[in-house]
Amino acid sequence: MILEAARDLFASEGYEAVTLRKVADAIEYCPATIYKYFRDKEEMVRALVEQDIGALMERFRPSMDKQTPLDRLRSFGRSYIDMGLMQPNHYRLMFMTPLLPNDDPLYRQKRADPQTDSYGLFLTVVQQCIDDAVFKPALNDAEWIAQTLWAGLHGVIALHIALGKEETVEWRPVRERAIFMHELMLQGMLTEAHREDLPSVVAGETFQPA
Amino acid sequence: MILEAARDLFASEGYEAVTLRKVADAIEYCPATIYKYFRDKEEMVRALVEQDIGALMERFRPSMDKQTPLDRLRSFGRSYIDMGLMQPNHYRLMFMTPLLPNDDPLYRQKRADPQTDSYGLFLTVVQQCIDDAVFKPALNDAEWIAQTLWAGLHGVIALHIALGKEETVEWRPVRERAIFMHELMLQGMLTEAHREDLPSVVAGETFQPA
DNA sequence: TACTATAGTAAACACCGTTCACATTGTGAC
DNA sequence: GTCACAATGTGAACGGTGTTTACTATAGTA
Repeated sequence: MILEAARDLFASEGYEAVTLRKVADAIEYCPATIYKYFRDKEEMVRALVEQDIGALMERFRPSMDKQTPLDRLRSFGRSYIDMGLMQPNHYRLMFMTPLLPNDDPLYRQKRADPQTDSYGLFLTVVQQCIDDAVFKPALNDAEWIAQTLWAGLHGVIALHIALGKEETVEWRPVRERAIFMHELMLQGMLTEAHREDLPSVVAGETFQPA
Repeated sequence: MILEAARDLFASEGYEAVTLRKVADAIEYCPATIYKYFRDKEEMVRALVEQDIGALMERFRPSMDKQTPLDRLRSFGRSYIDMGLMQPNHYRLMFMTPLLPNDDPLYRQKRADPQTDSYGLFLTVVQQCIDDAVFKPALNDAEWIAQTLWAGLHGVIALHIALGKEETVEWRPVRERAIFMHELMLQGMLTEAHREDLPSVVAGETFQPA
């Protein structure tokens, strides 16, 4: 109930609105009660973040049905972009807010399992691509590739969330830029053979601004 | 004095340490005095951010001395990476924290001038590259290119600041990843002719983890 | 029935951003 | 010189925050 109320507050009223007293009010409990379940506010927020990261699995799972590893990789990227742009409050909480690392061993075990951890799942997709020889042979470290692809998409989304309202920059459409970034990175990583599959995006034909 | 004290607090004690009372204590004034100079705390922080963004110019200016536009672009990237990794607290404040846009016309004018705005300067370097026919011909929008390059580097740095201590991910060295990202994006954007200039980084020979 | 762990509470504490009425100081006009 | 006035700084307070402590009521178990 606590986490449910906190999640609603995050989604509806934004980042700063999540206050222990408001959460307590929402579930009609006393603020002090929350301390029976969490050591402090940060631990509560972290529990919420972990739940939400776990929930990402449902969003990514359909990508696994695609035929080729490369298709799965692309589908993963699109899902990630959609998630970030459609739920900016959750995104900010999950990926833009430094939190102390969780030392709960049960949590670590969960994160280590590709069946329950979305990053782990992404990592296996990348490994499938490596095994399928879609990447240049020198690129044989799944962590390296996964972290790079993740960072690229994160950069577009996070910059948009943090500075997208800064009017001194003539921002181009964010979704198009995110997809462009994805294809741009893939182009540099794929072998000649698989580069043929690239849509015209990277050539710059598709996403020219007006 | 106020901004100076606030900047010191950010740098030394981190993000949450910046409190009006601590700033007031540091300059031996009463908290209420700050309100004679800033409408509220957010306006104070925004003024600090703007000062710091302005100060970035000094860091980037040496890059303009490089001979070719492409060299300037590369040098810009390296400086940006160094800045982000060496001053994570400032970086977080400047580029990872959503602030209300500033409607001060004097500020806007300053941001519009490439001589005083670092993004504007970056934009002119990108435009120089376009004029030099370094990029694929279809990539002819400086804003599009600049925002993409910025986002790529930002992604590596921001993800590292926010989740770098998350031990469930086997992070690869962040500086190497940032440089890899930079070269990866360039490789996808440059013409065949200029791609020869690419260091071996992108091929994956240099940055293989142990 | 007695004991104990659990779930929840009321009240307080220190700190936060913010406001307001009030001193103090310096400046320019007459 | 002095009067008016704006600028600068202060002390005390207000409501809100995370957090702690002492306390009550309840449920389950020996």
